[in-house]
Amino acid sequence: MRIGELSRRTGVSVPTIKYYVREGLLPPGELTSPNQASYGEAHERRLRLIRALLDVGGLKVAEIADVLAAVDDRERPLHTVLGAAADRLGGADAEDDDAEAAAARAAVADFLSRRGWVTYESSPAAADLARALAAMARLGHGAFVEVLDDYADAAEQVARTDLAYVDRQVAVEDMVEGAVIGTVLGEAVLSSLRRMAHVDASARRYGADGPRERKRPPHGHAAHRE
Amino acid sequence: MRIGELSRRTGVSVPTIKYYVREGLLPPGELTSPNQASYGEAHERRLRLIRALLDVGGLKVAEIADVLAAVDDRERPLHTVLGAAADRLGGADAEDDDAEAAAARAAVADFLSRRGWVTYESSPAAADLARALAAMARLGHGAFVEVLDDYADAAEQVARTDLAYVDRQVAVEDMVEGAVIGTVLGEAVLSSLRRMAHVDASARRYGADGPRERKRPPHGHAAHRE
DNA sequence: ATCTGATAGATAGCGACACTATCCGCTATC
DNA sequence: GATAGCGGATAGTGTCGCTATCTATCAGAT
Repeated sequence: MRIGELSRRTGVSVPTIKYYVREGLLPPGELTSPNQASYGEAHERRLRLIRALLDVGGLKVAEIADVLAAVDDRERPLHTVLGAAADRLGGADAEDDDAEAAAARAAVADFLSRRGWVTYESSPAAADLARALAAMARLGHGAFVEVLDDYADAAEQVARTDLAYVDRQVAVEDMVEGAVIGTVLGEAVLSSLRRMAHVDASARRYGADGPRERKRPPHGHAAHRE
Repeated sequence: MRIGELSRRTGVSVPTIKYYVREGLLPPGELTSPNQASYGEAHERRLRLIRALLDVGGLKVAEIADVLAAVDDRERPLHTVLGAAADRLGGADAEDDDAEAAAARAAVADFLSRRGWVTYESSPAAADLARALAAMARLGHGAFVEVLDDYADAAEQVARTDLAYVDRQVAVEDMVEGAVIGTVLGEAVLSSLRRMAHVDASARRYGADGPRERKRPPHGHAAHRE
């Protein structure tokens, strides 16, 4: 298959495919002559994975390169690949380091030891949790830590579900990719479900009338006020 | 309080505060003379909320303007404000519309009616769910729909927790803001917890040795390969 | 044999986004 | 009355994910 067909089959433009190759997300096609290369099904599959991680998972191009390098590393234990993927899902890196931040980190450390979770305390996920709790504390919602365990129960349930799902995979190479897909896309699934459950529960509780909120405008990014 | 003190107390630079005012995120200070304005505690609180929605929630500036306009609208029923906030949390808008997308939308519609969730089928959350499921199907993980109900159970549990938490709020104006905070920051909390639970469960199952993954580099966005 | 259209590879540019820098004339305060 | 800070405005910056354009070159139809 040449690049044009790869483009047609995946809906990704030819210049974009070239860009992904340049950025190391996609291996180059096999050169059959100085300016002709052929691409196989692996390329097609990889390209779809890239688009999923990008569009649905919200990962950055450089992060996808990291994750895919981990996926392709045959030496690597499965659970560290999963960690590599999970570590790319959080927010920004820097944040001011005030009293709330320190208290939140302490709360997270306490929570982790209480739960007995096997996790390194300085992992990006733990840092994200601390950042979120610190932000809540700054907004007068320090009491949110009290519901952490309810959240954690739900998180554990989802993690068990995911693991069982990944275990279905027969081949090990499918397991690695499946774990990444489950980690990243599962996040999007859970997030959308939570939002819908939220709206459902809130509508039942506070208002019986249908939604008043306008659907998103046809195309543009929301620039209106409502 | 003048703008300099507001800046010092929140850690947001003066030009950035001015930028937020220009973009309609923050009401302007009350002018005491043609070029002096005074800011109050409400401004400080609002500014912290803006930073939380931006840094932790990952909302865009224009989206935050929408959400805050909804929060400030006294006429608006609480649950529609919550919907407005939830609707800003998803992914992009456009996507190619192939067979997988259609099947995913049908699966979502089926799922919603089965669950009996009060939600409009064309809501951004439902669209996000359909997009995630379509991406999974394209990657050969169409079977993921089979675990949707497990995910939904967890989502419902979280939604119940959130609602109970918001209900603690005594004043109604605090409820509105609390609901937004809970919706947006709760997402970050749940996401980080899921990632940690994931790593924990996977480490217990597949590898007993500690994490091999390097922590994030001190500052830069991940540009390394590992 | 030649013409058309696709291809590899390289470089430069674009649009969205969240700021950031600079300037102006004014003002509070020491 | 000097100096630091202020409100308001405009232009510029850095990052990100592409996109446009260019130069050869090559495959396949005519």
